[in-house]
Amino acid sequence: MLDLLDSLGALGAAALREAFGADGVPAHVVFEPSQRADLQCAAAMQLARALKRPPRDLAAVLVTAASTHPAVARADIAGAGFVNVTLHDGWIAAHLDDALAHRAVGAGQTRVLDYSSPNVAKPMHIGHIRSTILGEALKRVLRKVGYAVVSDNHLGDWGTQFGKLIVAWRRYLDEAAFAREPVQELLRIYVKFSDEEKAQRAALGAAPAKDGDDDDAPAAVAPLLAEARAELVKLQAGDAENVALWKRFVDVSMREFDRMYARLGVSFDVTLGESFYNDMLAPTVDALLADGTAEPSQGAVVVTFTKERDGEALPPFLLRKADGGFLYGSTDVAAMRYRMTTWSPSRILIVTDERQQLHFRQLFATARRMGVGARLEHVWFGLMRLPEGTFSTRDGNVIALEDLLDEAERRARAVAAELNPALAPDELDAIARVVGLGAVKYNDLSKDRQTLVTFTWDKALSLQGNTAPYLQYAYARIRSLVRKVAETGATMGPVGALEPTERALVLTLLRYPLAVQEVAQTARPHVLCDYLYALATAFSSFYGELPVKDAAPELRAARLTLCDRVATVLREGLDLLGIEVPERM
RNA sequence: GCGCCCGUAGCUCAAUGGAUAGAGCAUCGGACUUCGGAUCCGGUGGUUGGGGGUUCGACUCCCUCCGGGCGCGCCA
Repeated sequence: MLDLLDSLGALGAAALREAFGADGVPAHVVFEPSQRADLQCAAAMQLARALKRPPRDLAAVLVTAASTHPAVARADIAGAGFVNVTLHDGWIAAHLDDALAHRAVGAGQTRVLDYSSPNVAKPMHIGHIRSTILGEALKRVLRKVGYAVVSDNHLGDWGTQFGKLIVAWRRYLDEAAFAREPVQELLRIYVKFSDEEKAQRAALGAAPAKDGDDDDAPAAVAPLLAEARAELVKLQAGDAENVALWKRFVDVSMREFDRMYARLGVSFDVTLGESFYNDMLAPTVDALLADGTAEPSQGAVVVTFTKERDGEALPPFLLRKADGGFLYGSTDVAAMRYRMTTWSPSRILIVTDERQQLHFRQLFATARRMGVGARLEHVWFGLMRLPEGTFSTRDGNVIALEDLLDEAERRARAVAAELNPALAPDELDAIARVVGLGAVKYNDLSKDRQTLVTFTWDKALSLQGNTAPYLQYAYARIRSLVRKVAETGATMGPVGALEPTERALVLTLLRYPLAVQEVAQTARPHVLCDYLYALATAFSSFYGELPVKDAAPELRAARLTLCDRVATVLREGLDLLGIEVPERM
């Protein structure tokens, strides 16, 4: 299908050039699948002005050109100048295997993909699932089209919160609780610290939070906060006791993360957290100061941006605090340098929520000033919130990722047990896991990533309609059918004449590589979800209308082939999204 | 104050310059005594937040207003 679209595009463009001269005619015109015809081309209207001819004159040339292609049964002009192409059934049937022929557009290129990136000492909650699931799907899709992908979990394992955590550990730790649920206990003492510090600040008469006025009165710092800053300085200077504590925090957190990643089926090539770049911060900022990219400002170091030099005017980018401390801006600049020198990627993609858009515009503008040639892309997604508002770990109104997955499996198990009472308990468990997890992932992936999501249990765990279970069900039915037909000894055979629902199904199959390629180009996995749903729908219509097992031998063989291809695409497509399929459900 | 994002059927979402704006849920009606009914076929439901502009053509691009989310040098 990809090749066909290319040849028709080239044919059409060549014909236009020959008829009307080369000026204003691109190398390819666009033919694409359409609801009104097998393929459609709107180039006649687009080029009419440049060529100073009525659109229908151009369309007539395109019709003639397209008609010369052996795949084309008919081409017509419609409407203002659309060209509608009908393909030969024979061509469609003969190209069934194109459905799995992906184009290696990424061959020879490397991409760095930064996703998940949870913070140490905090449990993973439902807000983390988008970056994790989205990034994992992108990794798989990019690899499918030939890119070498370095997936990197840029852990939040360094920074000011560790000063606070160390103080909290010494003051508030409940060792028994830590032994039971380490990360929960770290969260508890961190929240406790924040509350105590807030109380101290209030007692000092300082305005709670919300700065903005220029009172640089360090006298108002709460004693607890001062203590935390001191511990942070010790940690960053390599104090043995603090470093040991920090390592412990990271260890217990990683154990939790790894457990969640295993459950989600997510993996990383490298896990280079913020701490990994610690030694590179000072040299990086010094280098930027030396070459004039960064400049001193009020005792701190910043990068400033002007419209003339950087293409857009942005607020200053803070790299080093007046007290000499570094921030995540400096970490990200160091990570940028490291990634460029280590992997030489053609593109770096960073998957985080929308709130960091400004930060990454600043970072990327800084990187361009540093001479980074790779294309830099912030793959941002909309915030997840609860009906009552944005959730925050500190306020405790979060839903743990683990609870979400448990509930998903519980609901999937209940449905499976009810609809298929013959299932053995262990198979029921396996189905609950695959279907429940699939529903959760698909729910996130099937919406445009930039959509703001308001979390509700029923929406997140829906098993009806455009959901993973619908696709999994289509797959399981095919597998069941194949098992049943195998008992009769019938085998697959060539596809010949096509009934309308079969024809629609094959055309849908052939669009699969297009969908995969679009996801790779735009980093929007919901395009693949939409495609797979369309495929499952086309299959269900076909399956409801035409017999397979009891069809005449040649028809049965052909339809078995069709079913087999649908199953393969469903399995592979879902796998690209990080979703498994059950053999029965 | 400056900036980014969003507003599509009752609800949740597609359509990123192409034809008559499509799905799911909900709702109403139908499907050979079922190759798995977690399914299929059909109906109802739209001034795409309002207004203006660009274009042969606008949900899509531009301006403006309204409503919502988020961000804006010493957190990440």
